[in-house]
Amino acid sequence: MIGQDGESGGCCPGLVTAPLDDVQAAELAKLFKALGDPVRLRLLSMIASRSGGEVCVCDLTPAFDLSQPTISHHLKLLRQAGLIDCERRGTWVYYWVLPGTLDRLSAFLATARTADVAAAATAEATA
Amino acid sequence: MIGQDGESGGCCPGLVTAPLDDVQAAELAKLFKALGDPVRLRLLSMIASRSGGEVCVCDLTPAFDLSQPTISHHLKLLRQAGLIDCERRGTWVYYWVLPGTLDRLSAFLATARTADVAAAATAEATA
DNA sequence: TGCTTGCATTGACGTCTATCGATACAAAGC
DNA sequence: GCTTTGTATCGATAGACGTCAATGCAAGCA
Repeated sequence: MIGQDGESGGCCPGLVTAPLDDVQAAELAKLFKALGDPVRLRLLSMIASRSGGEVCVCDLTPAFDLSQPTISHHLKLLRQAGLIDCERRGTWVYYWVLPGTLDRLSAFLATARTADVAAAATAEATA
Repeated sequence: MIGQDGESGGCCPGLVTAPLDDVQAAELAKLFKALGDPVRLRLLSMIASRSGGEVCVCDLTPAFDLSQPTISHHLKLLRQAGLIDCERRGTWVYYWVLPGTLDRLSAFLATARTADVAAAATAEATA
């Protein structure tokens, strides 16, 4: 099963569950650092909220008051973090979100674990 | 109702729901930046996973190969981000987690919204 | 009062990072 | 082939950030 607590290579005990070791902390910090820039957050949300799931770079760049190399740089960082991926199709390059990484982070931050939320809802519904 | 989508002052549409505007992106980026350091992540997890919910600084500092001012600096950043808070009691200072901020971030990152997860569980249970 | 301990603040230093202009590369059209 | 357009990479620079030693401050104790 994937995403279970405790295995070393995978991720992660959950913030509230247990103290992180150095390796887990370093790995997670990379991801959060990638999210720790307003330009990258806007890029990510523009990609993630796109119906169809894909966005051409040519649709992203003009939305910012920044140079094209700067946008390309931020996209590269998001991609290296495993948050998005891309593919070239002819002249254009398309980006899309990798939801697995986002959901891992989301589950890590939740102080009431996602499983508990679902369990609570289930209990409430069946009561 | 708090935490609902769409209001400007509050937070946030959800990454997948709609593109962020500049203000929302800047606000969220501050939070993620605070999480984007392995030392701060370890500090936060040490505080969050503590049974009783509180930790004395004197229990945090020796866990790191860093100077006491450095730890104090990181705790200050976490506090300024609204992730933790602290109180002095006599000689010692105690820190605890503010779960609201963490849960906001968790909900923001979830590609399948938390409400949907609960709704799905409810539907499944009542079916 | 003076001493000691726990924690925060200050100031300085090296490193990382966001940004840009210039350039390189890839694909399409001429 | 050459030119044009879209995107990535390179090199440089200003500012942000993590770290430390030194210092300051608050609280307890002799």
